[in-house]
Amino acid sequence: MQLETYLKQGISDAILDLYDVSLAVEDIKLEVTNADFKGDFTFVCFPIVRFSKKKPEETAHELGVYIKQNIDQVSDFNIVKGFLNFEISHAYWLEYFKVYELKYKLGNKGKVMVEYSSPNTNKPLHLGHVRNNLLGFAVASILEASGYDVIKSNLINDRGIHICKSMIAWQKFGNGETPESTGMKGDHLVGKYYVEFDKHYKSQINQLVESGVDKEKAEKEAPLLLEAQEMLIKWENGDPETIELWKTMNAWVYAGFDVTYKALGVSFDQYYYESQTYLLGKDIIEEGLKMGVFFKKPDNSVWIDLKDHGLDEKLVLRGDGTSVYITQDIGTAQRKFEQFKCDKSIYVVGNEQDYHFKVLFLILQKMGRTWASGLHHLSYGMVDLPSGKMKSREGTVVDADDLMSEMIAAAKEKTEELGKTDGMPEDEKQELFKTLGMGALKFFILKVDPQKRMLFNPAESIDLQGDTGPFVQYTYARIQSIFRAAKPEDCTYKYSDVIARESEINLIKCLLNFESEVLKAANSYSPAILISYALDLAKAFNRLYNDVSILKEEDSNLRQFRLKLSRMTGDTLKHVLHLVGINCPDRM
RNA sequence: GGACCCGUAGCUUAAUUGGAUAGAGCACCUGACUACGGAUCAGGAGGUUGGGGGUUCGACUCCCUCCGGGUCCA
Repeated sequence: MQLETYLKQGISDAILDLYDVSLAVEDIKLEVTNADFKGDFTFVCFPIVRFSKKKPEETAHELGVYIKQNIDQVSDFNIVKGFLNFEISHAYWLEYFKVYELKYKLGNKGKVMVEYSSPNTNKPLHLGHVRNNLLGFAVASILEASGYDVIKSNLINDRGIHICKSMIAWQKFGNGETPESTGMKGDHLVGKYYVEFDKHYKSQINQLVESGVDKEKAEKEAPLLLEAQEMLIKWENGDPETIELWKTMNAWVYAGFDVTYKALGVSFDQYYYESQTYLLGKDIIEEGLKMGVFFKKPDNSVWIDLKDHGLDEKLVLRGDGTSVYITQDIGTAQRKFEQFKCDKSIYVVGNEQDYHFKVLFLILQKMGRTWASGLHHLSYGMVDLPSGKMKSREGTVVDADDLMSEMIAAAKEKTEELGKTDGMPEDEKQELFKTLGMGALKFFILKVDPQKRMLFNPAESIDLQGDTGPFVQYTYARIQSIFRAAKPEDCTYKYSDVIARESEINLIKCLLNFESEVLKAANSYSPAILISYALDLAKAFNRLYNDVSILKEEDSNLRQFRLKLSRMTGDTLKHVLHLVGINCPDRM
């Protein structure tokens, strides 16, 4: 905000005038005053007492007097220990608010790719994917609002041993089942055969162990596993029958994923498939060998030595010339850059891959790829359940589709219990339950700092009171209901000077924070910051709503003013929630 | 063996990136004009920020060490 720069300039001038020390405006740190204290901005005086050679309080006082004299917007100041708090005049906030408009895109910052979701095609999406998808989509929207052109991409892991396992199990035990014949979602059907594989595989191991084979050997030599491995080789050799089956089953999965993605409200601009990228990167390894970035071991395998960076030696190509994960990631990164020339590229991937990405980015930097400095791993924590970690083998995985329908059902129950939707058309009701259920789910997951491991308690996530999505949605709906009742002539939003109450000034300040909150969220890739902002804003409005009457206010000038406050709040809430993927109902 | 992440009220979590008296929500108590929508608002109680040490005007935040939870690397 402009005002902060004025203040910093003023402080810089004051220090020069009073103590004959020249400090650049950028070196002046100004903070937002803690809510418990009076004031709007705080300058911490401890660091400059070495210039003033006076006590902190005395220094603060001298600065305060100087600033109050020289900057009109500062109406007063107070000092607590070495903290100098500036109070900004109501007139300033009111003037600013008069001309303020909500901006949906802040500047023009270049191009960024956000890769997220990145599922395997052998099973349906679960709670962990939900966090990934919600994060990725929200971060993409936030970056866009902050001024970037955004390309959302999805790298689908559509090949490899895992899908072969589902394929072989379906072939042997599937009896020709299809999504159509069973009425199952395609991804669930394929997932069923992945589980089926595991079941038979385990029983084969047990049989082998009983017949005297040791466990490790049994795990490697169970016939079913060998068959899956054989199938992978056939796939790599382009065996038509295998490719046909692979295509069919993947198509089932994609149809299923589409439904889930749509329900989650996420989308993509660019898909990458591992079947098309898994051979990339080998030429870059060759290039790196020539550059001396990599070295060969006697078995012909290629490595990079990262001990200088506190890491270890890392394999980048196997002795037989086949790729490892990082090989294709190097190649894919190169391809992405050539294709889009993005200034930044964000990978939304769980924190179990921190090491992998550290190595990947280092390699690309050492390879002289200048664009590597724009790569960023948005690392997020695992999602735990009250019962502990999700484990597919123990059947404790929370399925994404199930989760969503449970949330929607809970929203329905609560809404009907409150009886506010009586008389609403059925299709509108269904839409509302979705909006509320998904709002609760998204809010619950996104309010946690991405980096942190989070606990997903279904019972709590369904809670619709307190710091929740429906709380903010409710605030929005309430505002809409004001406008349904308002007279049109009151909604020109023109008013002359008003004397505002504390609750009104607070709401204005909160509204004016919008841009800096979006930028903060964008810079830290954290939707949680906007969630927290949405809560602050909703609370500020609810406080005002309780404090004054809007439509029943007799002074039409004040009425206009408050209606503008309401309009701005509604628009801002809707937009902020939109940026984290949450919709707002007009009534609920 | 080596490296990384996390630990804040009973539970779920914030803290402007080193600033003030560590904020909220749930749950638990108390209260709100017949209400422009009570899915709201006002208040109460709840903390040695895992333990210990260090760095400085000042530490939840940075450094060391231990404990506990998790992850990665041939």
